[in-house]
Amino acid sequence: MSSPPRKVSEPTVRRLSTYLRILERLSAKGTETASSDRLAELGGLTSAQVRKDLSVFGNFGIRGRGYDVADLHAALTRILGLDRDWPTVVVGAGRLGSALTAYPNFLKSGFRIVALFDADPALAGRRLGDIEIRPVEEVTDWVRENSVTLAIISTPAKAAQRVANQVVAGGIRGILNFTPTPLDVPDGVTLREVNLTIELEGLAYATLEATPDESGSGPKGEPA
Amino acid sequence: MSSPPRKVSEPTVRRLSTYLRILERLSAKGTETASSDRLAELGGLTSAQVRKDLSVFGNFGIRGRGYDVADLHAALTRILGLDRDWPTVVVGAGRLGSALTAYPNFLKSGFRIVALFDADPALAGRRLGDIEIRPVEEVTDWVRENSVTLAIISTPAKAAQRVANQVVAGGIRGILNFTPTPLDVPDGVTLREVNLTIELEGLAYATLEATPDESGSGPKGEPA
DNA sequence: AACTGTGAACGTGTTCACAGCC
DNA sequence: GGCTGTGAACACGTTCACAGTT
Repeated sequence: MSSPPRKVSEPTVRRLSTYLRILERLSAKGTETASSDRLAELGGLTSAQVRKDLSVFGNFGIRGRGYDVADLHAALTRILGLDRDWPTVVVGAGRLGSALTAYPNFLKSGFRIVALFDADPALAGRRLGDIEIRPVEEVTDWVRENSVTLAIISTPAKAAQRVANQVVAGGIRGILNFTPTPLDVPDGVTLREVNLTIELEGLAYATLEATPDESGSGPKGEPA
Repeated sequence: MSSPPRKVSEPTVRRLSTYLRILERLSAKGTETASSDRLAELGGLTSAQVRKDLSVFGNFGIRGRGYDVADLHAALTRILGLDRDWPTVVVGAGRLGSALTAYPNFLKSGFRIVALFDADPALAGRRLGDIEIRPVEEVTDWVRENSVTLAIISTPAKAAQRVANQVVAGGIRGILNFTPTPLDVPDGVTLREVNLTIELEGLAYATLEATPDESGSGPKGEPA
């Protein structure tokens, strides 16, 4: 039916998410049609980039007119798989795990966080909204019995690989790893890393570069 | 003194953070020296990549021997600017902002979260560890008076641009934006985006691609 | 006339492969 | 012998520019 191209670059996929968000804003404003120029402007990109990205998946545009906002939104939703159900568990009920479990934008994108696990027995039974915290030992069975497809790992670093093994054993299909530990997973399980420290360190470096080296703000411990 | 190269690619900078973490692990195990091959293995990269990355900043290696773990760690720390003080504020004391404020890995990397702000007056005065939540109206003055260099924005999307303006007015140098709103900041202010929804959507897409399309798990609402 | 879709040109990052040094 | 540092080759993503469609 549809023709999913062999290999789509990661930057392109990320931008598809961006387009989706732009289309939602346009739709909310009642806009029915948008040119690649307009989409590019709203996304901080070039119009050629927009057209290239979209053309990978088919001919969604109308020459002389642009893209139909509703149609394109539907197409991108389907392409990204957001018309499917992605039951997701979070493992690690610390501050970050709790924040991710309750993160409203995940819900808005159609992701369902269905359970939250933690190694601390004292937390078992507590609730976060309508989700109960469960003991991590149960995660393998729970994933299997509830056909969970995605897992978010937000445990301490040293528990990450063990947890990954546990959810993989339960048949998980994808893992979003918020831990600084690089995980090892078998083929067929998709892995994605979000490293908050790298982001902040990268910001520090970029800020350093952008600063025209006014002396007096050098490294710590520099004598006056 | 040092020779900071004109322009370093973002992927390279990200990997420098990775090398730093690897070197810490090696150091903890008492390893004094590591070849580019070993570093590559631990980082899931190629040895050529490691050598290219490092050679951008100087000749840190010893031919026939490898890299001195302690020396390289010190060099990368300086290059990334982690030997400096980066006083950082968090704006938005919801679950995510609270998690970021208390995130232990930031501290480990030398970042100091010095204040937390929120628009909700009911939160003002509450404490998160030893940090007091302050009214967001005070953020501009606070940033200026305390020479804060970095800001993390974790407010609702519609407040993000206003908050960005406020911290910029206080003289902030870099912003890490956890909001899905693309921010507009003046030249000289470094901006970096972390979009958790894009990460999860990207994982869903990749998982979809990795799945050999067993029928029966199609889109929602598909009839049997 | 307006705007898409796309081959070709370009630029940037990665990998190769080896000369040079320890 | 072991391993780095790096030009050259390569792969990949972006931008250009225009032919083609409405």
